Amino acid sequence: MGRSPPSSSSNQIGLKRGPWTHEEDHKLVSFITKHGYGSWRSLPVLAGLNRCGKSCRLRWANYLRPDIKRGKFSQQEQQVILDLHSILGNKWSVIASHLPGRTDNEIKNFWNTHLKKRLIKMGLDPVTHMPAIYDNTLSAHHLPPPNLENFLLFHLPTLKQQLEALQMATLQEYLQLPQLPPPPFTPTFHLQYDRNMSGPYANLPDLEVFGASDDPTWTAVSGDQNGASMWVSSSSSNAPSPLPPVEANSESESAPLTDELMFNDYSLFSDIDP
DNA sequence: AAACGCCTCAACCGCATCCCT
DNA sequence: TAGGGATGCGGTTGAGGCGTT
Repeated sequence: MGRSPPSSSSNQIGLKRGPWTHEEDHKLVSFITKHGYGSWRSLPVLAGLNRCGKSCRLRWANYLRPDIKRGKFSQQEQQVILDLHSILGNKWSVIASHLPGRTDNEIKNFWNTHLKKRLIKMGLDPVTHMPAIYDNTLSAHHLPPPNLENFLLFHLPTLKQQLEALQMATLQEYLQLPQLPPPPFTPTFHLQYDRNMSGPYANLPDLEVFGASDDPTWTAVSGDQNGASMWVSSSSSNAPSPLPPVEANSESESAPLTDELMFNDYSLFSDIDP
């Protein structure tokens, strides 16, 4: 796999490009294991590799690093990517920092080949994560949504606006309270359905933000005038608990109308996956 | 079995940012 | 503060895999 070495005169003369061989991999791993990596520029010469430092860094970072987790992305990892992408956009390195063992390149590829297509199939704009088939004015010609999926498509813009307002409020609160550590990453919001609602559309504007948790890595940090609070991770590491204390949906079960509904819980749409 | 087309993902490019002098 | 080199990041490419006809 990979690409062939293009015949470019802009490349450093004589340096090999294209797919790495086992021998090259072995040289790179051996060298870094013994000496670490200080200067990528000088590393290839010291390691006996006929590659540029940039190529060595990429090979190490995206493939050879021992802590790289390979294999399929779990449902939880996919949810984290979707959540963070809805807030951060294409900040792959930031997203990768919240998925231990995953590289930015891997996440970017997974997004482009799977998640982006899934959003489009769901009728969501992969850039804004907003419904692409409804306008935001909810004008009169729109019929009531016939099911939960369509409800979510219908109401996501409003929900997202409310959550973004809460997000800003929280960040401002952090700025005003220097005794609190800064949030290790942009807060992710979870919503909870009213368990007593009688039908899929009853009390929908009253979706409430989560209340209490036993998980110490997540903290309710703020409330709005309606008493709603939200979770942010209180972990100071770069690998925070990826989800607030909500039972993640298992990969096997599709979860229509669960009591606990995560914002942008795209797993609800697993039935329309390719 | 062969041909074709689509999909995946490792690796590249170019620009942005960081860091040192 | 400016300049230049090193490193990081996001977008793009294209060989090889795989499914379909």
